[in-house]
Amino acid sequence: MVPVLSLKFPMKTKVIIIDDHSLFNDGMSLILKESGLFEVIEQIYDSRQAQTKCFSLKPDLIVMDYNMPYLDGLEVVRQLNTSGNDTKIVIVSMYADKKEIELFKKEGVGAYITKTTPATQLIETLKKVMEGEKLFESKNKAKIIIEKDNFALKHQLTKREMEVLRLIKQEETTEKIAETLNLSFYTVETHRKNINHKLKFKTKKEFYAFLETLEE
Amino acid sequence: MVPVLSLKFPMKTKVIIIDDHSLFNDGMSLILKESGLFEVIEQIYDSRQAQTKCFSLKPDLIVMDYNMPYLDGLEVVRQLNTSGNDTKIVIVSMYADKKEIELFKKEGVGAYITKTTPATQLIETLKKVMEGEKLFESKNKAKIIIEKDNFALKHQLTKREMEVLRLIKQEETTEKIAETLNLSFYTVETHRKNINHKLKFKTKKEFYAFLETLEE
DNA sequence: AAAAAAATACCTGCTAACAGGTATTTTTTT
DNA sequence: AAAAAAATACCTGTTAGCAGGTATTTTTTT
Repeated sequence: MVPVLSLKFPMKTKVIIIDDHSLFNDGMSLILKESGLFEVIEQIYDSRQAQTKCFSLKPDLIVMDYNMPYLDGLEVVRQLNTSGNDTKIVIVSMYADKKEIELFKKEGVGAYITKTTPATQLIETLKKVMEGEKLFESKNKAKIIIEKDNFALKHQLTKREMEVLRLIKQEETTEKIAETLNLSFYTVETHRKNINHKLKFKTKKEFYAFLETLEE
Repeated sequence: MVPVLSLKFPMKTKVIIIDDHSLFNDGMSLILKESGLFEVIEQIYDSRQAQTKCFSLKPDLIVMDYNMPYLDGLEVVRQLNTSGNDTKIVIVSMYADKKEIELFKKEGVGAYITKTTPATQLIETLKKVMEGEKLFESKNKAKIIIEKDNFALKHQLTKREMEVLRLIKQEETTEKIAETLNLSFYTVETHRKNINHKLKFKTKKEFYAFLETLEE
């Protein structure tokens, strides 16, 4: 007796992967295929193609990077505007930035996970999202704090200096940082000055590249 | 007649992958396995374990990320000090920073590629490295130039504007750019202004992230 | 030859960042 | 309790970037 098709070949979830890092994109594709649950119907390396391709291919699930040139993950999500259909979106990011996560939540995406997630856990997350669950990383705070402290130690930055640095990363001006921390403008300037003296970056590029490596 | 073992099961290259991003690490592992040429004997997610594990497992090849917490790729390379044995090292980085590449060259690593490399090309690179070749991203300028031109078209940037943009990336001030291009300070400012109007970045972070995607 | 696009140049005024100070208070360590 | 480290605050002056203009010349396209 031959089993019915639907049992032997259960419907696989149709996935589109969007990531400019080809290696990651290709690796992700293999991870999903290997699970046996997903069928990667398209790999997009340039987020500007997302809208057209997603419209024509109608995937069940989109697994997308956050940091991409031209159009970042958030912009793509807004462009896709999946509110009409039931395409699920999962964001895979390098960072667990609270504010960013909030923005994605508001856009109604299914999950936000970091690239430090193991493959097995990713599959679990995707399964849950396909079942309608919403998952947002917030628990692995401990790890991030350890990394941060380690960094602070390395560069002899104080707690307050690290706080200021994080706010600088979040595009805050000295004035706004002062407001946020309830400090005088001058105090924040002093902290900035001391940070600069300790880190001694030669160029702004270097500084901004460094900021990228900071969590939160 | 049974073929000799070495033909049916040619010796696979023993690889250790070092990357704190589990998803990338796991994906890379699948890419290497799928090629049939490599055997992933260990996946390291915390670079601080690299020294001990590489010493005991003696891999033929190490595929390693550059940006990692605690110990970055360069520090690990220096720690491993593979000059004594013939373990090859390939660095996979997010950025193609010339200065960084130079540092790795000096340390004698086999290749430095970016995460935008497709999986097929990665395998080719690894094969070549195992044959003793050294590969450092710089020749695939053609591709990058095409991307750039494409980019210029999409954003309607003129040739001159692209030239100015490249110099901005190189940390030049408006004044120096003017000198370099033999233009008036005001002219360069006008170009900058027009670039800004065309690209309309919301934040400096965005702008610097974008600059990273541009090649010299 | 005319029109459009690109490149050139100048001017004003504002703002944020930053360098180089000084100085007091609070917290932590010895 | 004393010393050291961290956090607080203020002041001056410079500079680069940028927004908002105007305007001429050169090159390219139609």
